[in-house]
Formats: sequence, C-alpha cells, structure tokens
Amino acid sequence: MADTMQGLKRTGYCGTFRGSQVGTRVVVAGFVQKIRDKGSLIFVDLRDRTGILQLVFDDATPKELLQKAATVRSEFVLMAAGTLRERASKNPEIPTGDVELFVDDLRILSKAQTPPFEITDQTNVKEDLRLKYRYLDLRRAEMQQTLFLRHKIVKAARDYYDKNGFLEVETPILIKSTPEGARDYLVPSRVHAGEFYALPQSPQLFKQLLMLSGYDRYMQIARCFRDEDLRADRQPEFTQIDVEMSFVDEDDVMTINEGFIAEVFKNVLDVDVKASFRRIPYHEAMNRYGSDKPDTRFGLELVDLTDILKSCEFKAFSGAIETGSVRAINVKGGATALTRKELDKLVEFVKTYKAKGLAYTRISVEGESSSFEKFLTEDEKNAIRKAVDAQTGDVILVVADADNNVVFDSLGALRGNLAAKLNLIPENSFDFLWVVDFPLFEYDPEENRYAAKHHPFTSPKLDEIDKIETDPANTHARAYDMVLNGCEIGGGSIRISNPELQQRMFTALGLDEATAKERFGFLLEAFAYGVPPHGGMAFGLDRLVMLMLGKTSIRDVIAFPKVQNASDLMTDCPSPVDKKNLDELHIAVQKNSD
RNA sequence: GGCCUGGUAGUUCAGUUGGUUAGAACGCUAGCCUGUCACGCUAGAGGUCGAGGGUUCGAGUCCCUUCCAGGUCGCCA
Repeated sequence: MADTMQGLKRTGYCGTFRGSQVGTRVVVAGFVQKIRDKGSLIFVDLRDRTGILQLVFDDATPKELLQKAATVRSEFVLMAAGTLRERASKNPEIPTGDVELFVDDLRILSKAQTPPFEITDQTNVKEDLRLKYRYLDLRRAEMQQTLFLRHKIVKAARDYYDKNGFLEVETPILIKSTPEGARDYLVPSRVHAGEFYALPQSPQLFKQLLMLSGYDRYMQIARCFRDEDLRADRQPEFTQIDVEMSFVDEDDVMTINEGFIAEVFKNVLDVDVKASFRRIPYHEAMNRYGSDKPDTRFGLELVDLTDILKSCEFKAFSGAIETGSVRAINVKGGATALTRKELDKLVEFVKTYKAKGLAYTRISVEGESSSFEKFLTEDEKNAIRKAVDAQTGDVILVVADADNNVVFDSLGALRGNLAAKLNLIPENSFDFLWVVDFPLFEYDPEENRYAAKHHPFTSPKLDEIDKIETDPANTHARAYDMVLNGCEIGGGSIRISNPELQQRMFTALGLDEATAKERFGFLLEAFAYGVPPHGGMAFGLDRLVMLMLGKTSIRDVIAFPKVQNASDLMTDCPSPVDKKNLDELHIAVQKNSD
C-alpha cells in the first residue's frame, strides 16, 4: 500500500530553491528522475515541471528511512519533507545546484514500472513509441517547455485581441455539412435517421453571422477539423486563432493582425518584429519564387527564359513554351557543391512534382559541359547567361513544361531543397510578408469548372466584380495570406457582404440557385437583414507555435497528436463500435471484402 | 491511391558474400560503495531479428505478400 500525503503540504516547486533558502524547512513533490545509491549515502533527483531538486539521505538519516530511500526507483511519485542545506559539492549545471534537501520524511505516493523509454530531455526514441506512451513523453522537460510556450502564445492572443476590443465567442462544433472545400468529418444523427452533422473546417460562416449580428470584432481559439491526409505540418484536427472585423478594408485587418504577431513574438520570444510587412502580389510570388508562400530568407529566385527560347531548336523547351514556360534558377557558386551525383538527385526530386526533367549546366572555367546548351545558338546561350547573371562556378538549373504550374511547383520546391542543402537559410530569422492579389478562382480540370481559390465568401476586387462572369480566370480576390519562412501561417479576406453578389459568386462556381439555397440559404437570408462590410483572417496556431519554437513537426507542439493515418496510437482510435450503437444511429457498416 | 525510407534486446543501434551459440552502449535486476550529479566497481537477466510464405543443406541477410511508422505527390474551399 502506498503512502499518503497526510500531514504534509507542498511548500514549493523543486526547481525554485536557491542558496538563499538554506536552513528552511520545505516539502516538495514530484517524480524520481535518477537515484545515485552509494550505500550509506543516497541521492535522489526529484523532478517536477519546474526542474530538479536533489534529495539526500546519509549517515545522519535514521536507518529505516535510508532503507526506504534505497527502494525508490525511476518515475516513482514522491513527497519529501526536510531541511534545505548547502551542498558539500555544488553542481553549477542546474539552477538548484547549490542546495539539497536533507530528508526526514519520505512518502512513496506511487510506485512505477520501468518506463518503456527513459524520461530524459534529449531523446532519439522513435516517435511511434513516444506517441503510444504520450503521457510519459509529456513528462520530458522539452515537451513541458513546448506546452508552456504554447500556453503563453494562446494567452498573448487572448490578451491582445481583448485589448483591441475583440470578443471571444464560441461557435458550434456540430454544424451543417458544406461539401465545398475539404472533406468534412461527419457525425451521424440519432434523432434524425440518415442525417448527419459535420465538424467545422473553420467557424467561417458563424463569424460572418456574428458580424451581421453587430458584434463588430470577434476572435476565437477555434478547433477545426478536416478529413484529409496528414503531413508534417497538417493534423486532422487543429487550432486556429480566428478573427473577424466589421467596417474594415484589407489594410485594417492586416494592420491589427501584424500587431498581434509583433506582440506575441515580443512577449514569448523577446524578438522584435517590424510591423508593416512587405506585400507581394501573388503573380510576383509565383514568378520570383514559384510559390504562393515563398521563403524569402534566401535568394535562388526564378528567372523566366521563355522569351529567349521561344524559337530555339531544343524541342523540350520550345514545345513547352506554346502553353507553358521555361524557367531557371542560378545556383551561385554551386558548381563545387553540386556534384554530378547531386544533380542527378535533383532531377529525380523535380520529377516528384511532375516535371519531365531538369536541365542543368555548370559554368566552368574551360567553357562548359552541358546537357542542353549544345542545342542552343550562341545568341541564346549568351542571352540565358545574361538573364541569370551567370559567372564561372555557377550552376544553372532549368525546368520547362507545357503546364506553368509544374514549372512553378518543381522550381519552387527545388529552391527550398537547394537552400537547405547549401545552408543558405540564416538561423533564427523570421521573415514575414503578405501575399496579396490572389486570383479569385482556380480552374478545376476534374470537375471542369472554376472553384474558389480561397472560399466562396471572398470578395472579388471591387473594380473586377463584373469579371466573375466574363473573365473568371483574371479576377482577383480581396484576400491576403501571411507567410513566415516559407510557411503560410494565416490567411483571410474581405468577405462578400451583398446577397446579390454572393448569389452571383455561387452561380460562377457552378452552384445553381436551388443548391446554393439548400446549402447556404441561411446565409443569403441573413444577408437580407442588413450586413456590415466585414473581413478577417485566421492563424494556424499549431504552425505558428511550431515555427516560433523551431520544431519541424506539428506533432511536437500538440499534446496528443494523431499519426499519419489519422489514428491515435495511445487510445487506439478510431475503433469499431457495438452494433447496438450503430443501430441507434441508423448505420449499417459494410465490411471490407477483397 | 502513388512513390521513397525505416522496422534486430526495454531503448538506440551494429550485424561482412547467405554459414558456428545474433553483438555493443544505455536502461533493468542483484551485490559492494560517504559527496554523487553521464556516479563507480562486480555479476546477471533480457531476442518470435515486425508478421506470413518462399528459395536454399543453411536466411537477420535473397524473393513474394502483408502490417506498422515516417517523409512526400495527389488531396488540403
């Protein structure tokens, strides 16, 4: 039977004691980090969320207590009372290294099995094991620091938006399914046979309705759900800092949210962020970086060679140009770093982005050895070298494709790959920017129609409204994404606040009036009762925390994350349910049969 | 759904051309140890080599299937 806490009250956290407190009587509690048993001298490192305090038992300790101390093992939960004293030999490595607790009352509150992995700060234990025993993984100081900082970030968000007049309102988790966009998680209704709720992909429509209801400024730390495949920076459930404002234009929304970023970086990391982030139009971002979320911490910008190669003899280039383009990256001084083998790897790399290949040439001293320049005229060669500012020792990488998206995707990804490989990314730099002037629509070849690039409630540019019917491909949105170090950390838009325009937008997206009414009728109806112009944005909290803390996986900043197949290794969910439950929900499950 | 990488002791890993009884470090257990803090010394336990099938005289190693995990493309309004 384990001991109880009876008669003892904790007086302080382990990691807080200092030399100035020598002589005081203290009671501490926590987990056993480490035992060093030297026979008649026993040290126990006791750990809580603040750090470690050394407990000591020696020849002045009653024999029974010494024997009890010798039975202690890793991760036992202890409470210990005694007198704080100065150490005979100090440990400058830890904050409490000058003191130790000479214990006269030891309570073993809970014994512990040997954990499946050591609870140490530095770990290289495989992640699936850590996730199966997440409650043990979360004991590690590194994880505890992460969750403390995440808490500070969330608190900074609530404080900042509160200070600026925003009201936090909870929106529902069980909502109407809207098939536009990502796949919904569905929840069957017991009361309504054959009908379903959906979990929100975002509180989008509710926050717009709150503007219509006159709340003027709303924010929420909102849980969102998307039933899509996972990535290193994507979980099926994630948290947004969700913001909406009335009577605003793009500048208002961007300014207030830049302010939040500046404040949270200052409060949490003590990093000064210069407000008024630069703004890059979508087309410029694509042309220069091949991405709508460019990493601007390094160069390697794309150069358009299309005009130069329009009538060249090389079919791989000229053929692509009819509908697509030829673009290049000049890797300055890359000739030594990029061996033939490395270059071949890059060729394979761009193929994963559907590029047919990667042409390259190394600008060497004695002329050149090239995979493609032999097909070009002297004029074309010289024009290329001039366009990319080629000098001896450079490597020029070229992608040509009939589909511009392939050129952008592959070269955009190649930029990041090269920057990492060549160590071009400065450490501890936070480079913010806005990407603006997004296209309103994106053509979906599978469905043979235009789809909203952002979402169907995003307003077109005011002077382009009529183009949504006449020239959808060249209509731009009042949308903006905040980008940090090549990662989209937030995005938003000025919304449509006019029922007729909203209906026109639905029509342009291929939703007939009846379908639009069935899906979004409540919104159109609400709009009939007076709606302020409004807009907002949402930050991906998990990604923000990840970037602020320099983590590479979103799982590292979530207490209980899911793994790549969207299951939870600790609770083993999802899992089958009883037939009785299914019957109540009017659901029949089809067994998978091969 | 596609592609790539990995799975050997509790953990992290090594394991040669297919060849004797599969090793190391840490952890764990026991004993000794009065100033440790990566404690030390001695001894010990611990393995379905992810699973199934195949080739072979012989498989951790080769082949097939499959499971698990990671990365990525598609997907993510």
